[in-house]
Amino acid sequence: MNRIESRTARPRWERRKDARPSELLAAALSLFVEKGYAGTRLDDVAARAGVSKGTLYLYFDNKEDLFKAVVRENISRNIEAGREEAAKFEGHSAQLLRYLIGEWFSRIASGPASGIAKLMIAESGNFPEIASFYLAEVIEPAHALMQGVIRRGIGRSEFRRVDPGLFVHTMFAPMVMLLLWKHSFGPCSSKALDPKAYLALHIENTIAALRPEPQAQPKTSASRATKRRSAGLNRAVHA
Amino acid sequence: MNRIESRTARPRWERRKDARPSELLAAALSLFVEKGYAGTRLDDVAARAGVSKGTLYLYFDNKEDLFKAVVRENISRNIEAGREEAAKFEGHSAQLLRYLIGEWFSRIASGPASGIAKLMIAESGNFPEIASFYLAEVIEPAHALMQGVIRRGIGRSEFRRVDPGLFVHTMFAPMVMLLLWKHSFGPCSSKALDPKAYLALHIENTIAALRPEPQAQPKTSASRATKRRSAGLNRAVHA
Amino acid sequence: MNRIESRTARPRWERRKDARPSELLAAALSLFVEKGYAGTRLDDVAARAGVSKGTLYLYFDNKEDLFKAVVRENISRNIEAGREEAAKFEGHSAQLLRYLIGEWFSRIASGPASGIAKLMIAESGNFPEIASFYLAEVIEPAHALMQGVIRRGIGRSEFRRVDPGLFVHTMFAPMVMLLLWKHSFGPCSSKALDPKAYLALHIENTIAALRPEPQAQPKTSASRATKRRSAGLNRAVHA
Amino acid sequence: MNRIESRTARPRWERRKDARPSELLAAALSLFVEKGYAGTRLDDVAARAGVSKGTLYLYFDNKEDLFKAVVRENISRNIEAGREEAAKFEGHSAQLLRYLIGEWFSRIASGPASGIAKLMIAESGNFPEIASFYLAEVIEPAHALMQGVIRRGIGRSEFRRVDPGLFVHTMFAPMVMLLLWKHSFGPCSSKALDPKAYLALHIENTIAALRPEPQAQPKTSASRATKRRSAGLNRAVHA
DNA sequence: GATGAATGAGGTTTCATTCAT
DNA sequence: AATGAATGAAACCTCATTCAT
Repeated sequence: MNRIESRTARPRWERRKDARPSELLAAALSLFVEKGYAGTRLDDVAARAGVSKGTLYLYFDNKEDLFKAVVRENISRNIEAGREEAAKFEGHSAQLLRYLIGEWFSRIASGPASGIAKLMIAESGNFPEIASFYLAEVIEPAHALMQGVIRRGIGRSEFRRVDPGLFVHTMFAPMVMLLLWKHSFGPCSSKALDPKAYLALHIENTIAALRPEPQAQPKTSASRATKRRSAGLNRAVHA
Repeated sequence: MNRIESRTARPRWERRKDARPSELLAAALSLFVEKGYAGTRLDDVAARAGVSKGTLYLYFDNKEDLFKAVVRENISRNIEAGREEAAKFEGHSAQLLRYLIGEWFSRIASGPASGIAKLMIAESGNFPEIASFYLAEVIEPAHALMQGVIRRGIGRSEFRRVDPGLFVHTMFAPMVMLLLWKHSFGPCSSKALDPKAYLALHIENTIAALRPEPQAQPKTSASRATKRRSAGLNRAVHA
Repeated sequence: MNRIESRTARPRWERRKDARPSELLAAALSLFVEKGYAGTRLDDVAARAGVSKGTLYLYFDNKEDLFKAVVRENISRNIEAGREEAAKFEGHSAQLLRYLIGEWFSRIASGPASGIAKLMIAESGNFPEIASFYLAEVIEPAHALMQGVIRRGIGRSEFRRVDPGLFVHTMFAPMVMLLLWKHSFGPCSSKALDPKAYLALHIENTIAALRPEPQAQPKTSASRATKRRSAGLNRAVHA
Repeated sequence: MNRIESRTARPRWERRKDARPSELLAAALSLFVEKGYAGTRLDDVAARAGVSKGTLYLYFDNKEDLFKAVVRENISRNIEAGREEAAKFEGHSAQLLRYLIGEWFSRIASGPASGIAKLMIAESGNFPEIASFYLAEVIEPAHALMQGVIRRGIGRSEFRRVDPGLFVHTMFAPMVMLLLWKHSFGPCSSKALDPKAYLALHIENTIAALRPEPQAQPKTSASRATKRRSAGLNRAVHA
């Protein structure tokens, strides 16, 4: 709806100076991710980009404008691509899921944009509008895409019945945490976390959790437990 | 006794040297979580605690000292309690897992300490020593505890064989993300995320992912997929 | 003149609270001397005196009041005594001079008041009124006393004719410098300065400089040189 | 040339990166001398130099760095010049002494560096390292130079035998006091002290004190008195 | 277009001073 | 009389922003 509109009407977050030097944005991204918005000095951004401080102001009105540009620049434009490929996909939904996570990993998680997640989480309190923008432009489309896959799997009886909204949340969590870990405790930790093994396990877990229930379930069946838990999570175990 | 008295006959300002620090720490925690370290002004911390700016310096040497105290104060000391209860537990490992997550939810995720995770992730780059400290004092013990539970389940043939280190990582991710969401996009999002339903689904998924493999596995077996994936995650689907 | 008046009319710098605890004044003196006025914290004064900070305000209105009290307290009250003894003295003026310097040494230079000179010189710019007060109450009476001795010596032909005002200036300088050295570079210097030997040499020099000219003087006579020098000090040597 | 031009056609603000530091140091010197280190506000330094507060920090890391630079900048580098001229000098040692004091007066005592002495004495307690540095770089070389002159005079039988170390101390005292007086009580005093007359008298006194003893000495001979005095300075007169 | 010296608002921090106890 | 927690003005210092070159 208004996404089409916003593309014709030149939204206010896409201002003049189309030729934003990518060195500036890259330097700003890495510093924002490293130190946070307030902790990043424009001096350092300029230095890391190899220009003078004043040059920044040729391309960005101010620090906040730079910040918004960094977020905009690093917003995944290929969710749409994912949606199209998902629409054309014909195989088993588990395979589609694998494919999409693999694409996410190679296009986002491996590159510099991987830090955006940490940045947005850290600064959401200070920039609610940008957080809302990111939510609307990135998170919700990504969730919608994945929910579609889940629904497809359920519809084709490849997955068991789950709440797609909730399930996608739990499914994205380890992926996002991989990004966060990389930019937070990862560098501090002595035990390296192998991203590919981690993701592979996550995919395996996810598919296991989606596997249609065979026939009869034992008494501690997860699906029944879920209902109980929702009713009183923290007292359930005493029951 | 005189606590009732002091509550009725309250003087213009009340001298409470012993109560001050925790009030200050609570105010500081909420602001640090909200705005980040650099974005938090000591003026605001003091105001939120209802004291003047100078009072902060009666209890903390400087902003960094306050920050460290906030982290230290909110470091969960009850991981040890969890370990002890886990050692005594006699039932099914899935039940133990449910119990521990339930305790985590009621003791940590529901309270103000839930913001510490976001804080640590956001500021790890600015305070590597504190990040290391947190890693050693919180994350690693928590992982060790949960790895013990996984090993217990495997040993008792209640869980299938998984890499406990990796598995615990994927298992904690949705829990941590719940905290992060609460303090980042949650307030922006129109669709509320029900923490209990979310956690219940996560528990269910986790237990499903740990369920021992019945007998024979189909060709798309998860365990075999893992190996393939590690070798070439992002091209796997094209194979 | 007005000095008599100021003693009857209770001058404004001698206010209430006669029982100024000497520990406070002693602590304040030592810290003012050590760190200067602005560099001295009332916390430290109180701590050195072994009382709480608030106690200071029972005896002094504020920091400046404390400072004034310190100066007042340490103003030598025995210049008058010196004047009286000088008036009664009957021997050689050189002997009188020796006696007075000896008294100065034992009464002032050896005790804690020795730091006042440094304090007054350092803070004269910040407290011109106190500097003027000190000038009028200490420096000028001391100079007047010594000028009297010089005049007595000249009158009795025990000393050669010199400008008493100027001469007393040059005569006091090494004495004051002894105090300053003690509280400045002395503690830093590896080569200790023996105050008694120093003063003894100074007395000797002074008396030598005052010795009446015997009969004829060589061409480089000091008295003729003086006149020349006054006319053009810094070019004299090229003549 | 363009200095005239720049004085007539002055732009709103003039870019002079190379001139700034010395202007700032001059402003800082005068204020430090006037008010002491702690009493000097960087705002005032900036204002006196005609720049903004922040500009100071383009050239000096902090207040202490500025202070050190002020001291370093004003450390007389021409003691070496004095030493060389003294080595070449061929006349009477008294004449050499006159010459050196004359040079000191014109090069140091007359200029703004005259305030450094007061500054160092006042702040030695707060900056022991700088005091030691000043002692080693200024005071000791100056004393060594003058001791050389004294020894030369003694060696050539132009001066009587004195302890050069002690004598130089007493000799410098009136010179330093001249600087101190100029920056402390001088401005308060109604009776102006004529520096040239004062110094001329000091030179005269010094040379008189160094004059070789003719033949026989009277009983009150200064050299014998010295010994007595050292033994018991303050009781000497009663003997 | 690019620079970097200069600025000054705004933050952290200190410390003289107050006041209920 | 004595205390010491609390205050807030004022200092130091930072850094986003401007602007003459």
